Amino acid sequence: MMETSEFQVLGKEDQEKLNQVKHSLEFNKGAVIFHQGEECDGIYCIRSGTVALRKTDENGNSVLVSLIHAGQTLGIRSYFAKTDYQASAETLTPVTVCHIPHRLLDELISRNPQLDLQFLRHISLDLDEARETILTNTSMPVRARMAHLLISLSERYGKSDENGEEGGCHKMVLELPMNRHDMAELLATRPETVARTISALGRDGVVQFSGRTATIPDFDLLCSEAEGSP
Amino acid sequence: MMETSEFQVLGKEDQEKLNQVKHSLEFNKGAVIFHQGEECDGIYCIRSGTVALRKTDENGNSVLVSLIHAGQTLGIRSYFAKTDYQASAETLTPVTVCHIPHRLLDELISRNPQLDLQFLRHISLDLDEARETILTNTSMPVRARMAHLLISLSERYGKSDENGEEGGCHKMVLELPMNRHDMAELLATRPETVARTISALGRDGVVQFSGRTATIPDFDLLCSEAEGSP
DNA sequence: CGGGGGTTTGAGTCCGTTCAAAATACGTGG
DNA sequence: CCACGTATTTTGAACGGACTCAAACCCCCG
Repeated sequence: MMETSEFQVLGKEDQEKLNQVKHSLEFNKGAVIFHQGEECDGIYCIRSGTVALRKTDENGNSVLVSLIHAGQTLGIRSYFAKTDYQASAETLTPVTVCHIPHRLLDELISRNPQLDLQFLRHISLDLDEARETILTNTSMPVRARMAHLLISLSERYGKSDENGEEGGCHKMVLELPMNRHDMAELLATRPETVARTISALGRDGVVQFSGRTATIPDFDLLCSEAEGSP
Repeated sequence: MMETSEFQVLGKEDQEKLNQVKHSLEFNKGAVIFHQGEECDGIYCIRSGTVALRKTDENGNSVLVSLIHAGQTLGIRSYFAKTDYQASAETLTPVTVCHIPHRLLDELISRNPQLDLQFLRHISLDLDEARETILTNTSMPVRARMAHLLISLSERYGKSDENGEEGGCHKMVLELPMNRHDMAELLATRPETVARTISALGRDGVVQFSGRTATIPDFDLLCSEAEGSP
């Protein structure tokens, strides 16, 4: 569950320094770690919980551009681009982060060239994810995008239920970490459409929803939904 | 027009080495510099011309995720993520690039820590652009997205026509570097919709199209179109 | 002049949106 | 523990922007 942290490449000394200077912060569900438009004050490593990156335009439209999970790092784009935060970070669950101030990070980087490569890899993967989103949002219908989302959430929030294994089909239960509105913003659609899609998936026996609990009787069936357009 | 190259931070020695080892390549319009799915063989610096990054899914749907212009660098995402190319690079105009092989780049980076920071900044800006695209594609109608595109293209391809300045409104002419199909892929829509939008903009006196030549009688008017949704 | 690709236009359809209302879940205080 | 007010979710009906399919058009080139 925990990804490898970028900071494993630090020297002993800096590791210790980091442990001394950094400070942990706790956030309740629904809190804002930083706001779009604010000046970047460093980066945040997520120890536990899930954070949503929300981007809003001047007309008030917004999308969730990405979900950030425990073990990942927040704010590195703004730090390296030397721009203000271009999105807000909102906690979807209770979250523990550790904040590494701008100044300290400058120091660490200057002493540990390896660190750059870690961040480069990280951002490169983020960039790929973002471009993938551009493609899927425009080339797949909402239903298939929803299937995609459920599959990716199941990797983190899913508990595979061993009871129903006889038929050879993987049963799975997962607790969604967000409400319908946020799902809509993640799927680039409206809450009403999310609700309709959910009930359609239920009717077709692909996923049974009850509040934020989703039951997937046959995981392979869900995967075939994720293909989408013929 | 020419952006600052990442390689300005190299030491004298490496600058020279780079000039010896790198080799220039010429491509005609419509050529493919690399294909999605191929192994990353280094990066490409664009000396002149414009390149389109096209991402395609298993069903054959595709989008132009980004335009890359002279002075920018191609393939750095794949290089640092250590993955295959996740998109194809297609020239929209005749293009001159210089190819820096994987091996050489490894060397340069190990000797020039400053180089990492250059790339980090570059990718960070790309990531921001991609997320911006996610937002605009879903929150703005095609007409406003088209206005956005024309505005950004006018910065590179536009010639401001000084004749009509009396009225205080900037007139502008620009030669589009792509056909309607590619515009459609850039705007995440279909060629037919592009054609319809073009004729609508013409009817409303915002932009006059004639083939690939677009005439903008009043640049401010075009900008107000880019706001879009009420 | 006769293809042939790219572009434009037309008509009909569909997916997703909008607006509106009903149903359900939720927290709070009595 | 229940009643109430509020927020979230679901459902319904109607609309609309963009898509699909298809035909006409245009322009360049052989």
